[in-house]
Amino acid sequence: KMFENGHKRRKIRASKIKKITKMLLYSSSHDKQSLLPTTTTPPSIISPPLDWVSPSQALAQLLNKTASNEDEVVQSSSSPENSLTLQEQHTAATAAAQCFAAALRSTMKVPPISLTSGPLALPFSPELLWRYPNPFLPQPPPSPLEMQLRTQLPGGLTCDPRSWSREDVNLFLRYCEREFDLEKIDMDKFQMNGKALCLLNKIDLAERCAGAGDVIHNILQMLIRECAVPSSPLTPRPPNSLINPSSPALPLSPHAWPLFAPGAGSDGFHNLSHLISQANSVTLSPSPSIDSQNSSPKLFPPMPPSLSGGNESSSSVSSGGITSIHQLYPPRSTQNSNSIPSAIITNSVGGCFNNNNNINNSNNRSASSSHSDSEDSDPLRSPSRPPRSPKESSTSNTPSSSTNVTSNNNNSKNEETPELNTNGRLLWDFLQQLLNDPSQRYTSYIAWKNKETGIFKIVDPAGLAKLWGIQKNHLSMNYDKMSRALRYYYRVNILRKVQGERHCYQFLRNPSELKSIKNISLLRQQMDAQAAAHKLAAAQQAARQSSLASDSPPSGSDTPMMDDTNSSPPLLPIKDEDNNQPTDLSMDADEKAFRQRKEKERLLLEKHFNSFSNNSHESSSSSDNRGEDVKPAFDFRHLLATNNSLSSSSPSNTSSNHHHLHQTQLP
DNA sequence: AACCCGGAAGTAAA
DNA sequence: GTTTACTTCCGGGT
Repeated sequence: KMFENGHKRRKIRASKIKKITKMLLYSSSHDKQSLLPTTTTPPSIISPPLDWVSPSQALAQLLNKTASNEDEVVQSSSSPENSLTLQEQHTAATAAAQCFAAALRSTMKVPPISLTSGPLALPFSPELLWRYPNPFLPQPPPSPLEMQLRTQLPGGLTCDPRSWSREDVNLFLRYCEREFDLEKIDMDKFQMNGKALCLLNKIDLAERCAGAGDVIHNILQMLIRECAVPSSPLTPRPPNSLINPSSPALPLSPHAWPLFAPGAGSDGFHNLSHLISQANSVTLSPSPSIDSQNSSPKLFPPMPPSLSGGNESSSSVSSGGITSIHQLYPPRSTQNSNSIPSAIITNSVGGCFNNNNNINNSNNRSASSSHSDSEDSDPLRSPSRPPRSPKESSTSNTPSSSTNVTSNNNNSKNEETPELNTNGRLLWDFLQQLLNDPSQRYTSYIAWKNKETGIFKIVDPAGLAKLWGIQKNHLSMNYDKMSRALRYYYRVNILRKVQGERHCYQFLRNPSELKSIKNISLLRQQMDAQAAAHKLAAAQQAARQSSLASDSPPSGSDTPMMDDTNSSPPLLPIKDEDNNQPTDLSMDADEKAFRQRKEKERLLLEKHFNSFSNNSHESSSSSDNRGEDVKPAFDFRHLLATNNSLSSSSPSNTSSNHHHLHQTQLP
């Protein structure tokens, strides 16, 4: 394709060279004897049509060219400034050759690329690496949850469950019951000592206590494993130390850890997710989380965001993670040390764990847990919560953690709720979380301009993009790429551009809606189909009119109506209200009609979702929206919980919202 | 120069 | 193997 377009693109760019290199490497590694077409002469790059015999030969020729007849290589470049310098080309080619040679030597599919002899200059702190599975790290630090468990066991209980007496077992079960909001456990069925308890498998436990067996089993496994691990929980090895001693490790309190833990599974580290059992296993917290963002802030009232920074203690572990990111993208606006922009990043899921997490801080914990129950459960999970140490969560992911103490328990229903919980894995969710950070730590990256209407501004495009890149582990992310992703949201009406204002976008759907849309692409397909139909209709209409034109002046057609539905422009709230029209500057009648149509559909869809989800309750946003009131109600309050918790954020509201979500999911 | 737009192709996960 | 939700590139417009 590139070659085909050669006539159009005359500039030899670094990216092209890269592509070619990639292509060559790919073909070589696949060793398919694939021969590049000898017939088609690539117009550029390698000027004299070299006979592409095999990738290796081609490369060899390329090298020869660059070395001997460099002029030809650059030949087609019309704008020197955009083209590679001879030196660069040569370097690139040489590098490619090295890779290639390496690939040939070893049958490796992925040739080791070592272009530079020295250490690679990473654009980010090496500490970041520790967020991702690193084969070089001897062993991941123990999961926070485990540590918590270990340290939080009711007094008298030794860490090895196998050594517990019958009373100890009772004590432990009671503890679990309380701590994880498990269903009532019938102690009569557990008249045994620790050893016996440990011998029970999941099924056995489930038989004895339906709702909690899973959780108990996981906890036990965790404890057992913990016992096997000599290392002191309190001083988990800071990952960074392993990697980059130079980086200043921020002191972190072990407490920080917990918050994330389980979350690990979630997003930020999808890579690790496999370590965690999926759905079923997942959450410690009472309910499976439904949606990420929801507020849960209240849950963690006690822990001020700052905590990470503040508390120090030994465990640098968590800090390690945090710090790194933090260092990279310190929340400027915010004051506190809390590092963590990443919080969002990772956290999410963590929510589930929250309860546990908090364990450390008993204070908090109690609050949280209790409260969790009261609410529909969701709260906990809410990712939003403690932004604290996102990374930590990652860390947590240690396999062990995976144990997942599942907690489905609470609600049996949820069981394995498929993760609706995107936890920041999806861009819109990520943005929402940053925007709704209870402590407003990311306002220097992104902030609401008008929360009610969903309009926000990206204050620091580059910084935000970097955060997003970290979140997705695409370290080369930049605003250009991220904004492309945002643009994809236009067509599904999740976002739209606020015209005329740089870096300003508007959410067209509130979070709960988004959450309830299980599959965006489905939505897109619908919209596309409808759009196509409309377009067709519009075209027909236009044709009709044109035919009529002779008789009567065109005119009125500005807003062509569709056949099936009389579009009533007024339907579109958003449109009316603002001046910010959907991005398009130039819209002809057709397009206008089309847009209106689309909007209308959007509304219908919303309605649909709403009705789908709310059984009855007055539900917040959606119902509001419906009102004639023009503005769509973007109610993100539930996401904010913490902040306002004091004042306005009506808990009830929040809870209802959760409820609502919950129901939605069930079906 | 920095955005913004959207097509096209690629990709890691699910 | 397919789908999803981007990611990466890019030419073109504002």
